Amino acid sequence: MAPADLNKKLDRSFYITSAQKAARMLLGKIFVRIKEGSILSGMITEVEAYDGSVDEAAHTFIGKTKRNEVMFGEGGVLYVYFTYGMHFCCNVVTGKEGEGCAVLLRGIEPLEGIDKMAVNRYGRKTISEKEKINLTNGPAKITQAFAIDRSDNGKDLTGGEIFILDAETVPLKKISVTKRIGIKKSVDLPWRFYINGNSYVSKK
DNA sequence: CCACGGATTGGCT
DNA sequence: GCCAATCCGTGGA
Repeated sequence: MAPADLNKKLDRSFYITSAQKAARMLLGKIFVRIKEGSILSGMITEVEAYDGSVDEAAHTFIGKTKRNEVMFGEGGVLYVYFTYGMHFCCNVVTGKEGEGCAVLLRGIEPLEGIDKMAVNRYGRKTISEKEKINLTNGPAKITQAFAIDRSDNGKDLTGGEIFILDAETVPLKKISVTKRIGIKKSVDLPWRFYINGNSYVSKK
C-alpha cells in the first residue's frame, strides 16, 4: 500500500454543505489519524447523515446541550459521543455554524496501521481474515480501532492529527441508499449510504 | 447462519 | 428512572 498523500487533505469548504451531500461525497475518501507518530488510515465505506433541523434521530434535534454543542459548530470538526454505557461513535460535522448536521462514520476499509488497529480491537497483532473484516465494519468498532474517544470530541479535521484525504468520488451507481440503522425516530429517512459489494459495511 | 439478550455509563425528563 | 446513532457471546437450526 502506498503511503497516504498528505497533500490531498480535504479543506474546510468540503464540509460546508448538507449532511446528505457530504455523506455521499465522503464515501471512498481516506480517513486518517496520526497516533504517536504512526499512521492509521482507511477508506470510508459506509455513512449516515443526521440533520438537526428536520430529523428527530439527530442528537441536535432537541436544541443545544453540553453533549451536542460540537455538532452545532461549523463543519469540519469531529463530533464524538458515548453511548450504550461503553461505546464511542464518531461523526464529521457538516454545514454552517448553528445547523446541527453531521455524518456518522459506520464503515471503513483499513489501509495503513492494520496491526495497530488489531491491537486496539483484539489486543494482538495477528488476526484471521474474519477478524480483519470485523476491525472496522461498525461505528463503535471504528473508534476502537482508531483509538478515538471523548478526548477527540471537537477536534478540527483541517488540523494535523485527524483528517480526511481526497480520493476519487464514488459514482452514484456504486452506492446503495437505505434507511438508517439502530434508531427509533425518523426511521424512514433514506440517509444511509454505502459502497456496493464492500466487505467493510455493517449490514447489507 | 440467525435471533436474542446482557453489558454498563451518562444525558435528559 | 429510562433508555440510547452498539457489540459480542450464547444457543439453536
